[in-house]
Amino acid sequence: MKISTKGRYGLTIMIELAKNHGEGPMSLKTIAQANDLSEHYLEQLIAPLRNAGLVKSIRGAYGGYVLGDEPSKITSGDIIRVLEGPISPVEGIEDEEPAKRELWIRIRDAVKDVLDNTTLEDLASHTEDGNTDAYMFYI
Amino acid sequence: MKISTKGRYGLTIMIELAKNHGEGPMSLKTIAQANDLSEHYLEQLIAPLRNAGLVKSIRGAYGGYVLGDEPSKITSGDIIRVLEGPISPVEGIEDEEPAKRELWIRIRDAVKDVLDNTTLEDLASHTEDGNTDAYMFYI
DNA sequence: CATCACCTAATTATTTTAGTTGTCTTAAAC
DNA sequence: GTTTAAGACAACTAAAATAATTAGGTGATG
Repeated sequence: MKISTKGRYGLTIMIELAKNHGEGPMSLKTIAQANDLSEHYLEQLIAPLRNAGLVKSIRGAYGGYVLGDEPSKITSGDIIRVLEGPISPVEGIEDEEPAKRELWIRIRDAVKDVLDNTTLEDLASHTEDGNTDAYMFYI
Repeated sequence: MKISTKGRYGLTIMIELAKNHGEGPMSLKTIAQANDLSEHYLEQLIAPLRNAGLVKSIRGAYGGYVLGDEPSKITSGDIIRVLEGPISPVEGIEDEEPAKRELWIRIRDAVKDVLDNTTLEDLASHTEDGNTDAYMFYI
């Protein structure tokens, strides 16, 4: 029941781009260094994001990546689905017997609801310093 | 974002025991054959369930396993937590930066809510034939 | 006292994860 | 017009997790 580094690092990339939105392209090198991640590994992750239109690439010197759309239009579900595959706790949910299928569907829909209703705009705003109030309730 | 065979088969065992509740012990052999699973593998899964008190074992001829409590008192969360570990989309949720932490917590709480509010009684009742209505809405 | 069932531990095959290595292409800047 | 920063593409690999398999017990009931 874990999300792998694909989804986690992919989200990191997209949050960085969201924070930089409107200020020109941002290179993977910058993002990799700021987050202490392998640039080559991030390249593998950004390829499917580019194919899905979630980011646009600008080649050449001083190039980099920009978001494919407004931060408010891109959800965490868009990103996770591209990098982790379908949001379902089991493969082939239809093949399961009714009792278990019912549970998997409830889980899938609960997660889907969170992912599809959390935008990059929501997430990027959580990084700006002091407003720790928002998540104080949860811990 | 998947649940492994541990959690899935563990749930299968528990649902079978729930359906058999009040009718004496049920052997792993019976459960394994009915679900076309390896008996030896199920033995590995039922050990932690027994240690957690979710099932009781009755040794000897015509022995087997019975639920450790009423089906209405055992939740899918009890079972999944024992076999899959803590319900959290990432390890070390506290170490994540605020933006992502917020998302992981929302997911965790959503899944937790489903798992802790779905009892074996709920699940076992879904196997009895025709009432496909309940999950018709979802597919 | 044989059977049937539970108990424990070691080993193995497969898959997934998390990268690494290397080469090539593009395009802006100088 | 060539340097150089940056993306594109492909193949390979080490380590860990997953999913079993195999083997050899122990205990209680009929």
